[in-house]
Amino acid sequence: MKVVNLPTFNSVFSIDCVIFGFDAGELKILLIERNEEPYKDWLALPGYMVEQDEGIDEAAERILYLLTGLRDLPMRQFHTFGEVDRHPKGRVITVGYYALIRINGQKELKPITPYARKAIWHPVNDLPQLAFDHTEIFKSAFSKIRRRLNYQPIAFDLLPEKFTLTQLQQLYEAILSKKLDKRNFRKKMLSYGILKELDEKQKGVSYRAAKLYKFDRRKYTKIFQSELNL
Amino acid sequence: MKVVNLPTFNSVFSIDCVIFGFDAGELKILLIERNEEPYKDWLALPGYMVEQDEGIDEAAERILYLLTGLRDLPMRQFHTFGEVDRHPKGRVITVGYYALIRINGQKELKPITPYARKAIWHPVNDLPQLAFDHTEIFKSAFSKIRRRLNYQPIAFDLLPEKFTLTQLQQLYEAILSKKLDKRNFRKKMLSYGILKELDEKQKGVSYRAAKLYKFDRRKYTKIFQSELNL
DNA sequence: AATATAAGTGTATTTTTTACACTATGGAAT
DNA sequence: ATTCCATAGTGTAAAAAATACACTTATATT
Repeated sequence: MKVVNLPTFNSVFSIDCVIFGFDAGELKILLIERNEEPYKDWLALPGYMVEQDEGIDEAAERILYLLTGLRDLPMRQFHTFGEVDRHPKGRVITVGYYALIRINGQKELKPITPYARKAIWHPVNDLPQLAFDHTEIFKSAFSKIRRRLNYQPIAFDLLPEKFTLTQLQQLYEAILSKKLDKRNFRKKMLSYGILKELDEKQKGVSYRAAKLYKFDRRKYTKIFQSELNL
Repeated sequence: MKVVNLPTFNSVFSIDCVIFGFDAGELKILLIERNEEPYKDWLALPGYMVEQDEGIDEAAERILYLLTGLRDLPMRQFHTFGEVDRHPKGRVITVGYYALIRINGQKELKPITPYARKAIWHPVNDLPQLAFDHTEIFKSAFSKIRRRLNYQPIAFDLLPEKFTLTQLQQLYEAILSKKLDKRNFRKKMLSYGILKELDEKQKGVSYRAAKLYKFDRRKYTKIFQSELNL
């Protein structure tokens, strides 16, 4: 595409991704160790510049893949950060995307470009200082999913395919940072009608094994898509 | 600020504003008549390019002022549109902002730049085709405020300083596109405790005059800010 | 057989939401 | 002054949703 009649700025769009995962009862996000200036050796959100000829949604997918090796995650935009001084080397406006994924279901983390030395899962409760304004971007994403969880059960993507209700509750508690009542939680989750009870139980635990459930994505979509488009 | 070490693209950020107003029982938005190619003479959302040295929130204020003469509106970002082909002349990523304002409390609409021939209020229920992807941007903003209205009483900024409960209800009905029950609506609104009943009544109507109310912004902030930052 | 650990379950209470129809008021018309 | 018209203003019962709360059951380990 030719650019005509528009001013050319020294301007760059970028994408930053906040990828949430859940493991060992802890909520985590995906960080990269930067291998380039500025902020070389710092931890940062996976993020990079948008190419001239790609839409921002595609860019988000490509960038996440290049930096972490993860593909095809359902990412959603949550906010755009456009302070003049947010990047020390120039004017960079960045669009924040988030996704919720299953840590163990994924292939190993392996950056494709040398721009990231490695990618790691890091507990959200113990984040170090991040490069750029990435701490702020993370907080914004976290606040977004917390608010959303209050009216939509969006947490299933973080769990293994088969999970117990207790695991689900622990996940909710991790996101909302508060204790929930076991009986009320179960009642409510089951009332949505989006869980399939399996004929199978948890294995390898030294106490009463819990029933396993599966998330019924079809029913979920039917129930919640109307609210989305409202 | 010097730009160092970052690629220079023929890339532009812009801002588009969806400004909602309410008048004569109808929800309206602010449009401009474009005076420049592309889409010369079309109706469009007030929008323009972000300068190199201004943050996007400031840019939104400046741009709205230049195109419509309105200042100091509390605008909020809602989504960023980054399809490659959304602008016929080049790659332009635009950040959408919205605001809810009082139509009659405002000074007259008067574009400061010749880029807009004039600015007008247009009913949302009868929008013509808009320039660029502005119809889509409008829909996205509308859907945002509708969803938000369901859990936060954000509509007061659209009403005159003193208003009746019926006016408030009509506004809700216009935004949500559905009829509400009068008694339940009043009960709920008053229960928030953010309305001050005045010792004053509606004037100039040929039927029983309704009590006037004022919005109590201090109480509103106290109640709803915690939910925002949650 | 005893122990330890978490799974699983029901009810009563409170709060919130919904459905629903008549009387009161004030200006306009006669 | 009386009537008419249009909207203001009001309460209650029923249903649904949210909350608070404690014991029994199942399984693996000792």
